[in-house]
Amino acid sequence: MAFGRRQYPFHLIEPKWQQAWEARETFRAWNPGEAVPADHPFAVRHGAEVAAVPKYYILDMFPYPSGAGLHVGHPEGYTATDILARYQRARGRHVLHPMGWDAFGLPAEQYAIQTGRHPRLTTAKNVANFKRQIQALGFSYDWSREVNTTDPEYFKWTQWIFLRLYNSWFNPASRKAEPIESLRCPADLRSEGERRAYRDSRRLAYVSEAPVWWCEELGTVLANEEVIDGRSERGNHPVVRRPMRQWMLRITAYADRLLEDLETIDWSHSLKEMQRNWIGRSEGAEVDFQVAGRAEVVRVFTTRPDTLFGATYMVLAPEHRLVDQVTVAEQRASVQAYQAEVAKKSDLERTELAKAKTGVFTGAYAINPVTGGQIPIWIADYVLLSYGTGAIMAVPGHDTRDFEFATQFHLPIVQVVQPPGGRDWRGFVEEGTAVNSSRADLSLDGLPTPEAKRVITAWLESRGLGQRTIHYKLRDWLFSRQRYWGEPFPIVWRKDFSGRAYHEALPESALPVLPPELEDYKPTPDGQPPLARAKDWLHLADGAIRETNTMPQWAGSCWYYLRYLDPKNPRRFCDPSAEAYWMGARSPGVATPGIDLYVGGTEHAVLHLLYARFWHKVLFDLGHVSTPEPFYKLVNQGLILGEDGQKMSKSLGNVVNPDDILADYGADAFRLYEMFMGPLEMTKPWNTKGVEGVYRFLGRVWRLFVDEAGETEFEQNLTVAPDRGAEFLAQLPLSNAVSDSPASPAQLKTLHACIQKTTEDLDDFRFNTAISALMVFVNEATAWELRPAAVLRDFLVLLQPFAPHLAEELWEKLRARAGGEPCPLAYAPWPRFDPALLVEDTMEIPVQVNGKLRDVIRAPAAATQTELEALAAQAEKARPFLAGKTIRKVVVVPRKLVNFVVG
RNA sequence: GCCGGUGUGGCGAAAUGGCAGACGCACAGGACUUAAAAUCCUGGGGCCUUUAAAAGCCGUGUGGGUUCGAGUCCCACCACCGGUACCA
Repeated sequence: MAFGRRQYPFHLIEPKWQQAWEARETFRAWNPGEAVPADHPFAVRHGAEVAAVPKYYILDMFPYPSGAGLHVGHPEGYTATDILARYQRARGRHVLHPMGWDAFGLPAEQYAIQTGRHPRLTTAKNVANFKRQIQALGFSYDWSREVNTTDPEYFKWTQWIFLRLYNSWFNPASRKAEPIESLRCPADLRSEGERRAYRDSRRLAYVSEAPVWWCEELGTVLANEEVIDGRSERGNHPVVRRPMRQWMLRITAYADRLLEDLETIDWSHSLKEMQRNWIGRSEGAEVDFQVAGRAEVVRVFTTRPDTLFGATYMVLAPEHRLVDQVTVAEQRASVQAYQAEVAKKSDLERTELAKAKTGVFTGAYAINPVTGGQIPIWIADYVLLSYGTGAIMAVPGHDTRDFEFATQFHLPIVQVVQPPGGRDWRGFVEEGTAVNSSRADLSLDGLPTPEAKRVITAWLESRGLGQRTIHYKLRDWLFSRQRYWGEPFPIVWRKDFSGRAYHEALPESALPVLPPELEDYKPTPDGQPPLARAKDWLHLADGAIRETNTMPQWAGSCWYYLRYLDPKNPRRFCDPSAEAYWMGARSPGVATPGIDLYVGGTEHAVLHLLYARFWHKVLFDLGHVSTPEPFYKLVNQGLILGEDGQKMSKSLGNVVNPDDILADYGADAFRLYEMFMGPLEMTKPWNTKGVEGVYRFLGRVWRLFVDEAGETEFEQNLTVAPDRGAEFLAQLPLSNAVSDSPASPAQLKTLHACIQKTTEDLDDFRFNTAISALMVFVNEATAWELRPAAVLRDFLVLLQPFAPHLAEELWEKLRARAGGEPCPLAYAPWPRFDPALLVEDTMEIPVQVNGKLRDVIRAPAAATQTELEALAAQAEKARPFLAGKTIRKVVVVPRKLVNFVVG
């Protein structure tokens, strides 16, 4: 070991209690209707009526069990939730605190391609390692509810939920998902094929041809988030865009509800803002511009229809379908050259900012529908085909990009908005007052921007020239991957009599659809996903062919928090009564529905957290869950940096391995340190010296109860065999200082100040200051010659959430001394603090002169303003500053301070 | 650029508008020890005067403001971190 003797025998205490908790199922949570054994501590405290106890569902983001093992960042959030789980248990709540594995994913599959080792085996090995590491930290998880997304009994229900999406459509009238049977096909669709195509085009899960990132080297497509600067995150290989037939989920139908319901949930401002930005709702109008002298009409989207009078030119995305039609002969060559140039650019180059704008004139003109003037039509790559209509009306007077472009190509710039306060109108993009915006039948002049928008939109609508429109940045969710290690789709393909392929859902009885066993996990030579290699699996007896794509890793994490509620149910994804109890619809004394607290990193801000909200809303619409949102309160833990203040990474060699810390200091010290570092949500650097500090604190707690037994015994505790640990611990005597004498007023004050501070801090998730309150208690109690057992007992209840192993061990010793049956500390009620004990007879009152501290006086707590002022005027050190001065004013705040204002 | 967050000792940090730096690390001195480790006790924001005690002045990123009183509230900036970006 890197240092001397152990502070206390944590190496014996921690395994002892971890084994005891597991053997006794101490942290098992019970569903309503389940029979709780009468001797289980839950039944001892609450009785057998589970449904009568208020629930507390506290959830961690379950980890992907990577081969690298646990990182110190994982236990940060897990420790915070465990402390709160234990705290709420002590407060009398029925706590659900589960853990599981998000185990589908690319690393195991890549490893399989290289070694031929089945991903299932790699995954099982990694899960076992993660579980060992997590269990060594003494978290109060109910392991009987463990889930694993790669378990067929689990992904059977992932596939089942996919079928719910597949078999539903979004009814814009009710703003809800409804069964596809309720969708009425238009009467003019005669053939069954037409009706099927109509239904398929409305499903929440549908097929489309979309460009995706394809990595030749890895032989697979990658999600956007797996591509960094045009290369694969794993292996740094080049990737290309390539259109492929894909399954999509219609998340855009829920854009408004996903946005609106953010108001109903308690998440950080910044996280909500990230989701808002990702959804990117913008309100505006679509306006039609007639191409001069031609039949074509160009439709644009604008958020500022009020500036229509200032539209002096128009820009199409280079790929816009009308470009070829409108371009005049003499401009054709330069337009095509520009298109070719843009096509060569990577997405990265094209979005590179701070570059001069480029573009080419098509030679065509459009007619501004309000001014009647002809405006030139340009193409430029600053207009994106993928947003809005792929075309804009350019208002260079009041749009930064249009202004830059117009300046560069000498296009006219006119003013149509008057800024407030005499600011320069050129490039003014905010709201103001409309000017120069009138014609015979329409006047916007003098109207504030919002009003002008309404008037012009109504005018356009009345003439059929445009309409109010809302656009979103959010795109439908690309839901298929060409991989092996993921959930197969419960879908088959058939051909109709005309030879056209169509898809069809497998019946529920066919679930789970298992992936086939393969020798080779690579895609087929002709680019088909690896599942296509399994010819037997691929073809059904009736001639149907299975879908060979698999679901993305996000699928399993979209609903795992629901499976925890009823993880072994073979008939349903979750029993409705369990769902109603734990999600709060039918739980007593619970104000918030849903999950009471969800803790995890920010990296999932717009992926997992958006996807899961979407699935939950679909399940809600279809009547499978009782709340519209899953995660009512969410906290992001901050990043833990290396000791050098840099992000931990293998290449920097600053990664801290939890196993090493546990071996040297034990789990309690590790937990305590992770919480003592600073506020949970803050980014903060690791410092192993800091672990030693909290470790010393735990040693002081130990010595509060157990005398230093001399060298011999401590030598022994280094060498005692682990299987004799409990025996060794049992014979260590309690200190003689632990007494039955009644607590003195000062001792009670110390205890109750600690109760008050830890309680208030835990209610607000301020773990670091709660721990410092525990330290203050121990610092004071160390000086006590007699330590009343009743005071120490309450202290252990406060310590238990943070350092459960040590607290349980000392609790057992105290109980044994009192001759009582040892009951687990984990279920001991949280102490109530008595404000009466904290009342002071006299208080220290600062005396200020002109706001500067000059003295501190001792005054009765009940002193009146007049009395305080009189006492303060006599304060020795303050008097010199008052001598010979006129006192203009005296500020007296009873119990706080006295301030003399002198001239 | 836009959005969000954060700036306090050598370090991690703490402070309902009311004694800035609780608690911890590191450091220094002392006790115990043959010695060390561990433990226990004591001291640590800076400047300045003094043998010392004590006092005084300055101090929460910068500049203003409100207030009897500002780390905390308001205005304008600066730096760093995270997210996002030609989204019309």
